[in-house]
Amino acid sequence: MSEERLPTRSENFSEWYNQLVLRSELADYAPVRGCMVVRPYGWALWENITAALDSRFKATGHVNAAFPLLIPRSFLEREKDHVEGFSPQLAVVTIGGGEVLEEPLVVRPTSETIIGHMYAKWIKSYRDLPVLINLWNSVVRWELRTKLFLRTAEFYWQEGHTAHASEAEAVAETMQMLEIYADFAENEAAVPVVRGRKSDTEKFAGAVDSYSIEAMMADTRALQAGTSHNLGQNFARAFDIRYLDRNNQQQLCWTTSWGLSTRFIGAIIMVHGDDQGLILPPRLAPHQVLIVPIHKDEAERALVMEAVERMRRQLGGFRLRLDDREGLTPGFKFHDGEMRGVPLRLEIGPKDVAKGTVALARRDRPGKDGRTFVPQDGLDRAVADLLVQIQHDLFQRALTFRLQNTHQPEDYDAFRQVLESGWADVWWCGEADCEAVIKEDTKASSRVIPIDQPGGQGVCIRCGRPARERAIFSRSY
RNA sequence: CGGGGUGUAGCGCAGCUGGUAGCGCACCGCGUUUGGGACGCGGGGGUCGGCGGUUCAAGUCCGCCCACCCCGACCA
Repeated sequence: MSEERLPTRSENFSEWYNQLVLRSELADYAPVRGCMVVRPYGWALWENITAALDSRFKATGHVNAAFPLLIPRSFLEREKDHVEGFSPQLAVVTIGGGEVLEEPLVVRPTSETIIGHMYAKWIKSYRDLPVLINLWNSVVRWELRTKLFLRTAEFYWQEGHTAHASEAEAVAETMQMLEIYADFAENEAAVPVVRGRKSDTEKFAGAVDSYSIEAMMADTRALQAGTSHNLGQNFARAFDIRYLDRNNQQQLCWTTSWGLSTRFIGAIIMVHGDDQGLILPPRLAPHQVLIVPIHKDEAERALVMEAVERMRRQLGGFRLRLDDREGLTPGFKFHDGEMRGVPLRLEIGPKDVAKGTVALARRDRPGKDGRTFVPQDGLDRAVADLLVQIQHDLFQRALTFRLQNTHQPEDYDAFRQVLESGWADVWWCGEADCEAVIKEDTKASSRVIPIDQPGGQGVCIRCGRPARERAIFSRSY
């Protein structure tokens, strides 16, 4: 490492983020513009994310499948808004096997169109519905400005695609998946989110309604951390996805799609991390406990390592990492573990062996008050309790931060002031022209119209027109 | 695409008025170390972003090109 310290978050949040991703070995820049290599540590985190999501998808009746990377370009053109939204960011394959292709193929930016094509083929009867398929894959969007995890030209995600017999079922599915994302974010990643609907300008290209979970990063900017779309009959119409109902009548399907990507790793970094490095939530951390043995000579080493082996057996139910690299001081290993965000550090040296204790240090509480000496007997219990406590405290800290930085300005001047460094929760008319002016004035956009509304009505923060809903405005990633 | 910046060892940089490339970290070897980023000694590693020009001689001067980064427009 060329420098020992990261830039602090207050010095330069963006640079703190970039260096942290590289130095914690989550990811690295690939030799292709805008692309990243997810390194083993980053992928281990992603695997824990995918496992947590996948089990929730399966529990609600979804199954996984695989669809092609390449999609005929004409497919994208079938849905008007979809093609408008995605055309500018497409990568297109025009040559295959040395021959110019009859029809160019796009590298999927998302799979609604090819899904629509296949669903039209598979769905004939109301008995075939619902179709509940999820894909784990990567997609390509030729982004103009990229940033590791947050916006890369290729990113990994899951995309769920469902078809239903009724609008009500499709809406219920859309909301169910939004809630699954929110539950995942809050209970697995300890990232508090606001569930809500996107404004017309912010919604998915081709959707009737888009919903998202929105999280506040430590610089108060917002990040869309997962989305669920009610596609209505737009794609069913474009791809002719029909079924015969009980009365032998042709009906158009109602479809949904929903996705959560490696961007979420960016959220975990920017919500929980501190100036020492990452802080990973225990439920998702690749390593939950970092064991650092401390010893001077061979005799001590033998003594300590014997105790370490006992600790490892006792802690068999946790994801452990033993840092027994030679030639590195404990201090170096402590910093290294902090950079990587391991939630709990277990130090064990000759003094501990003599006393039958170990030192446990909480990553989320640097310094003395996060470090305790606990007996080796019953250590598994102590570790389990601490990990639960850390998970809980990370969520609470993030929630408190979001609440402290969310304001309810009463007039437009105050609104603009708030948007310098926080979220604004305001009455809003919902009109696109109004949103455009706000964006021009403040660089902020509507992030989400929360599902949780206070009721009643007010006047739009900018234009004074009647407003039936409150919306969150913020600068965003 | 517009504005700004940077390209010299894996990373961070120095290299002046041109004379044939160096420092710190990282890496390798040996030894001493190890409870908050250890130290000594020895070592390996470079078509100086590319192409062309000026010159006896170019990392250095000139021209063109390319790439990347930051700020906007696009976005999970």
